[in-house]
Amino acid sequence: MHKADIVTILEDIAVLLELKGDNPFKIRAYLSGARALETMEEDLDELIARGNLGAVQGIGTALVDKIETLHATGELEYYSKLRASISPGLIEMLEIPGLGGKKVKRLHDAIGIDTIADLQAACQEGRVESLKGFGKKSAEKILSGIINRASYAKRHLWWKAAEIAKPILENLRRLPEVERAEVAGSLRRLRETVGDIDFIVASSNAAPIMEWFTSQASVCEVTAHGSTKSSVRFENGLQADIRVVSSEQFAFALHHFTGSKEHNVALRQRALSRGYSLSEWGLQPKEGAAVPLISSEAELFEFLGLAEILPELREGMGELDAGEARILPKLVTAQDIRGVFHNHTTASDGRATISEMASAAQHLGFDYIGLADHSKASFQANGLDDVRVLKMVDAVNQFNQSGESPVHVFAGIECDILPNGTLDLEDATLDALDYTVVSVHSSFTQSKAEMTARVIRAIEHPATTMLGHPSGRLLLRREGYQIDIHKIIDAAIANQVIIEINANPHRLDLDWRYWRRAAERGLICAINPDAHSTEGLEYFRAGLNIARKGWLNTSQILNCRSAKAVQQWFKVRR
DNA sequence: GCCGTTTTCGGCCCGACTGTTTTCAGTCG
Repeated sequence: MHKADIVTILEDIAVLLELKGDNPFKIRAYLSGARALETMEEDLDELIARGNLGAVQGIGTALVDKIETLHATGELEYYSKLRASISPGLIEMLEIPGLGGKKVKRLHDAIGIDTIADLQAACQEGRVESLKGFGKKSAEKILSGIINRASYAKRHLWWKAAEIAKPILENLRRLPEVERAEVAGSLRRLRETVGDIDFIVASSNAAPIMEWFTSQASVCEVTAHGSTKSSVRFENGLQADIRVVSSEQFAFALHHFTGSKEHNVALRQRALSRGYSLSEWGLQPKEGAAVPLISSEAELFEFLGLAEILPELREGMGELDAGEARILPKLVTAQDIRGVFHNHTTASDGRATISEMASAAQHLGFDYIGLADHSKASFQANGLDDVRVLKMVDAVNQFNQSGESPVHVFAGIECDILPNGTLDLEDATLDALDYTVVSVHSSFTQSKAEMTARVIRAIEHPATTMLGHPSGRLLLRREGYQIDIHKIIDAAIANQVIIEINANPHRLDLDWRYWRRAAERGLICAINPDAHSTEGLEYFRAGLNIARKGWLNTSQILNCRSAKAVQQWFKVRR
């Protein structure tokens, strides 16, 4: 068994022990053992062969035994017994906010709750609120958590859906019957979350395509299987539809199923005003005129007197006007990105070293990378105090001077904004850094006025370079904190502070809906992967999607500037 | 379950917040 799978099992054991009400320090030991295993530099095979696994800090005799057993056999009796002793519904219940291991255990032991459905019924019947340690508010909170969870389950992160869709699209295009194939829908529009995946295929022979689509190995349920349209559901609950049309209809079908609804309505009105009826099947002249020959979306837009409107701009937010005036933005592409900011290393809670992060940045074709580990108030993330920050600056300087990498490393920090709006580090410490990202990680329940004042105070600090994840939302998991984003944007512009697009697929914060107007008013954007590992740097692509949806061009994005220009920007406020 | 040790158990990282209590337990980051 590979290291990553063993790490997952150790983490699983910790969750199961939590539900058993086991010693919290034992639970922590499994988690820290998993983390030690994950982040250790030596090769696991070699370490085990040398009998040296126990020398790793955080892995003692019991864990050595379990890890070696898993490594050799892929199985562990302790784990399978533990799993069998706990109903899977209880693990799911941990996903409800406010419920941890102890409360789930008590609900199970006291009133026999085994599943989320049981729990919902018990809350509604008043059996939860009468339980010692719970109360009316607890029951209400659990109930709304369950309801949210159900509504969230209908949507999926763009990143996840894209991962599933990519190989399917590639395989579709390899089928001999397929002339053209694309994804449509919100996935193609690069929305932050998607409800399902739509594939549009051009072919004159649909049957074999339907057959292939519904019999893929990853399909767990076929919900429809027709002659030109089929639907399937994958294991994670995501649904995918496929529609096969003729090649003459393809551009129209692709446009129609890409949406958005608002965009389609506006485009149909425009077609009507020019004497044509537009539908997913084609463009029909109202009276007598010839049927236009159209084989691509670009031709469709051109026929209607518009510049080509790319899918990510089709949100019914003024794109037709801009297309008519030929003032659509030239959107940023991956090739324009020369580096990224706000990434973590092993100094705080990241998994990779300075050198590993720089090397990964080089592989992505970047000229520079900014490292911004947590500050000390983020205790749970092993945040850096002033002394450790200065050590980090030295380490970065040494790395840059060593000539090890052509990638220049900028020394930054993700400094906590304390509840009163002051920063978590001394001014002198911040001055020693190339740049400072300021972020809220605590006291999420402040009022809107307090939170807004708090963040503005941080923006006004002369050391602040950029604001991290301004809303604090976690997509499909948690709403952002209460904050007046418009006032935050005003303050950022007034103080020449950048706002990031946090590119973690769960965040995508600041939201794309704000960017067009904010950037027109002078706000500069930084696309920040918030990577906690070398793989996490790939998230910059999700941030790029948001920048494109926000109508941003290269001049409005710090990442598109040279290392030298970035260095100059960092000095603007200092 | 790990670690360090005055070598064989006792401590293990912290603070805010919430809702339940009436002095604190559980959750979260």
